[in-house]
Amino acid sequence: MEPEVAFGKVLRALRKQAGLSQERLALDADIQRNYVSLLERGLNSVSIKVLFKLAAPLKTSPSEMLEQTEQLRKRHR
Amino acid sequence: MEPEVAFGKVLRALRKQAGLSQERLALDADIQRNYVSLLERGLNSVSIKVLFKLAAPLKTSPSEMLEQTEQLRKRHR
DNA sequence: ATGTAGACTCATGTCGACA
DNA sequence: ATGTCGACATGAGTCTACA
Repeated sequence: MEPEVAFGKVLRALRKQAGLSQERLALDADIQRNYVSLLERGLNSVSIKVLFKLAAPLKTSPSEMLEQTEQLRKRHR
Repeated sequence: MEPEVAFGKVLRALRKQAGLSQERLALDADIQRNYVSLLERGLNSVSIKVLFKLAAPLKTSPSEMLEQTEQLRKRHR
């Protein structure tokens, strides 16, 4: 499982846990709304710049997001 | 301090700890040698695709690399 | 062994609109 | 509220070469 796909699933899960819509998250992270959609579906490989933008509104950290991404990949192999 | 700059410093530190040259790391991570140079100097914002490639040869994990990046930023603000 | 440069490809990320 | 599309610009990442 490619990192982008695993990351997308983690992103979606974290967003829902935070009770945010894609729209709300995009606003808070200062990125495009449809770009959140692309990321969640694993179609783009996020840069650390955007990763750091996303973490705060999700009330988590970039490292925690990647930690979960790694775990998901392990489970899925 | 921007995330790319902090990440660059962490990358360089981890590479030296692993006893690798930029050249060796690039070969093992299957990326360009001068791109490692760009990353270490904080001139580019690495994607998670490359981040996952770098972690293994450095004998660490992507999340650990970002954890250290976050710590460095905190210390520097 | 590293920094830098130019020229290049193609993916990332933006913006507006519509189902 | 989300997926998708098209057009766009910017930036990531490659490759070769030289100080």
